[in-house]
Order: sequence, then C-alpha cells, then structure tokens
Amino acid sequence: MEEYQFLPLRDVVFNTLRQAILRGELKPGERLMEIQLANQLGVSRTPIREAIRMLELEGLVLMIPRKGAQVAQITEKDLNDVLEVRLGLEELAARFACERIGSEALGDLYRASRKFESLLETDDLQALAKADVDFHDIIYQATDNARLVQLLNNLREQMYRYRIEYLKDVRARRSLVEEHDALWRALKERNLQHAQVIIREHIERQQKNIVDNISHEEK
Amino acid sequence: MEEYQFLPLRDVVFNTLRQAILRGELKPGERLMEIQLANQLGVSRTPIREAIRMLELEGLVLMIPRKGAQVAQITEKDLNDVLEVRLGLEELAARFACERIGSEALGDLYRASRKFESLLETDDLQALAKADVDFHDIIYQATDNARLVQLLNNLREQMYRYRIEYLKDVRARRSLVEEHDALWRALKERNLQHAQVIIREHIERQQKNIVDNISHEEK
DNA sequence: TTGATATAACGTGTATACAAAAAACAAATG
DNA sequence: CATTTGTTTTTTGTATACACGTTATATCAA
Repeated sequence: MEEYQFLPLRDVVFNTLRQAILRGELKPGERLMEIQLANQLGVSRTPIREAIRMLELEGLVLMIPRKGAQVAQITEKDLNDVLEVRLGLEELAARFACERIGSEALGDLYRASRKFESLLETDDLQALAKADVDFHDIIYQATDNARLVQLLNNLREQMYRYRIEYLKDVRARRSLVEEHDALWRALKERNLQHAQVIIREHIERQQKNIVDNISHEEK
Repeated sequence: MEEYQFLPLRDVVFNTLRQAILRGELKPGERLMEIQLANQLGVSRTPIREAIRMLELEGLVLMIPRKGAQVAQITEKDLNDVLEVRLGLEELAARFACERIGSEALGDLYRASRKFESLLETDDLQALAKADVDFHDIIYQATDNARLVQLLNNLREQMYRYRIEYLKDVRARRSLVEEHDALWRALKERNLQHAQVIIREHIERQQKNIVDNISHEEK
C-alpha cells in the first residue's frame, strides 16, 4: 500500500487508537497518557491530544479534566442503550432502503451475501466481519441519507469487539446468511413489513448474544 | 452564576464557537482562522485547534487539510437527512417514554407545558426556545437511554437557528402548546399509538416550516 | 495587457517549552 | 502506627516556536 497520500498525524493517531480500543487492545479503564503514547507512536503530544479530543466526542474515551483520558467503560446498560437506538435506526434504514433501493444496489446486495457465504468456514474473523459490514453498508447507502449512514456506522463500530465474538460461532454464521438473503428478498419485493421484522430479529439476536457474552465475561 | 468551576479553555472555546455557528453568527462557508480566533478570544492556538477538532466531528465545521476550517454548509438535503433521522428517533423516544415514564416526570411534563404556555406572548425567543427544549428533554430523559438522549439533543441543536424562526410565529406557538398537552395526555394514558402520531405531526410540521424557510432564504 | 514564474506573506501542522494541578512519596508529629 | 504536611515527580493545560504547504503579490518577458 504505497498510496499513502498525506494524512495529518492527528487522523493517523485517531484511527490507530480507535482501532485499538474497538478491538479491545486498549482495555476499558486503561489510561491514555499523552507522552507515553507520543513516544510509542513516534509523534509529539499535539496530534495525540487532538486525536483524544475526537475519541472523547465519539464516546470511546472518557476525559477527566486535569487527570487525563481513559478508555471508556462500557457497562451493560450502555450497550443496551446503544442496541436500542441501533435497532430503531436499523428499522428506519430498512424502511428507507425498501423505498429507495435501486436495482444495481440490489445486485450488489446479492453479491455481498454470496461473498459472506463463501467465508462461512474461514477463521479469518476480520474478513468475515468486513463481509458483514459490506452487506449492511449497501443497505445503509441505499437509504440515501448521509446522516443516517454516519450514525449507523458509528453505532455499529462501537460494538465491533462483541460482533467479532458472535462471528466465532459457525452456526450463528449460517443463520446470518439466511437472514441476509431473507432481507435481500424483502427489499427486492419492497415488502417493508417483512424487511423490518427480519432486521428486528437480526439485531435482537445479536443483542441477546452480546448481553450473554457480557454477563459471561463479568462472572 | 458564580459557580464557574474550572473548565478547560478548549471547552469554553468549543461552546463559544458552537453557539456562534448554531445561532448563525458565524455563517456557513466562513473561514475559521486559528490565530485570528485565538486573538479574538484571548487564548492561544492550542485550545482553538482542539475545539475545532470537536466541532469537526460534530459536523458543524468542515476541515480541509492544510487549508483550514470553515463553517459547514448545510444544504437542504442535509437538513432533510437530519430531520428524517430525528423523526425516527423522536418516535423511538416517544415509545420508550410511553413505556417508562414515571408519575413525577409526568408532573414535570405538565408543568413544563404550562411554563411554555405562560411565555406565549413574550418576545424573548431564547426563553421560549428553552421552555420548548425543557419540555422535550423531560421526555428524552424518561426514555432512560443516555445514548438516545445524546443523539436527540445533538440533532435538535443542529437546527437551533431554524427552530428560532419557527417560534417567531405566534400561531405556531399556540399549536405547539396544544401538541405538548396532547402528547402529555397520550403519555399519561400510555397510549403509544397516539403519542407517536402526535410526535410525528409535531416534527413534520417543523420540518415543513424549516424547508419553507430555507427555500425562502435562498431565493 | 497578459501570462508565467519567482518570491513574499500567510496559515496550518507539528514539536517543544513552561506553568500549574494532581499524585506519589517521605518525613515529622501525635 | 496512623495521620498529616511538605516535597518531588508526573501529567495535563496552555503558549509559543519552527517547518512547510498554500495563496497572494510582484516582477518580467512576450
């Protein structure tokens, strides 16, 4: 990847830290010390600070003035809040997509589902997650609502690490494929009711699974 | 308000610029030059830059690397996107509030509506806007979903300047009172259907009004 | 006058310096 | 031994310096 056009360091740092937090490499509660991070990443404090400001606004980092930043704790309540909102927005997206999706996008959607299916047996979770993201992103884009897309992507990313857990289960993957295809058919037939039911079940299943994971984690 | 505990300058600057943008004092397209702002506000570039990073993430400011920040242009499409999402989330909030609101909050809600009513004839638009915000905030809080509250407040603030326009119309104010009261009754009776219809009309009316304003503005 | 090119002015990106708060530690006192 | 107080260290908050890209200006040739 020698593309590497100029990106301000703050964005590089932002992406780096963001990934690290979402993937669980930086654990909740862990302190983010500017000088340490600066040395670690080979930059000065300035880009670090600016990145932290952004992470703070995204809710991934908790700032305590004069005390510093730490990776935000995510309680079960927080997750539940996110999932409730996400469900609402996903249904909204399904509605808009149902009304607005074009035939090309429907084709893309079908192919995305096949792509995901082809990865059923892989153990490259990153790739699997990406295929899932790609599928849903086609729906998001079909809503033709930039703000909605932005919010949904954000909410989804907040749960990256739990989604990864979910995808480890091969049976879960199979039902995902079925749900994807059912969703595709519903959108193709412009069957709003059906699409929303599927999305709802889709999310609620994840929700259930994630909550299980959490309470298991905190034994 | 001599409470005034220590707030980092970045937050002071952030709030200041945010207000200025939302109230239209800083106009879309206007450049935000760090040194100029720093002198103007009597601080150094550092807090200015950090505030700009935050505004950027909120979408109020557009950054072009190496060229600087400017107040984001809001197109009619953008506004429409925001309003679509907002409608969806308001309905969601109405649902949760309907299920979860307690009797104390119902009392607060009633009082908030009376407070708004008492300001029907004022020309202190700020106060009027605040009373409206307070009313809706009680509903938001009743959802018991911090994330939802955060998103709704954010979306609402994005449209502050247009809401102010709307409130200038005294007839609009009267219908707002009626809608507020209708909403209060629906919540009290836990009538979800009704509550959602009211909220939908409430928002759609604003939506219509704002869109009118916009197209009028850009004659 | 027009257009190209050098150059100066300006503004952002990044690093660093310094001040002040918070935390950690040590010594002294009861 | 516990607690308090003073000191040192660490870390953040803010200001400033310098590097470099971008834009504007001026100069000169056609």
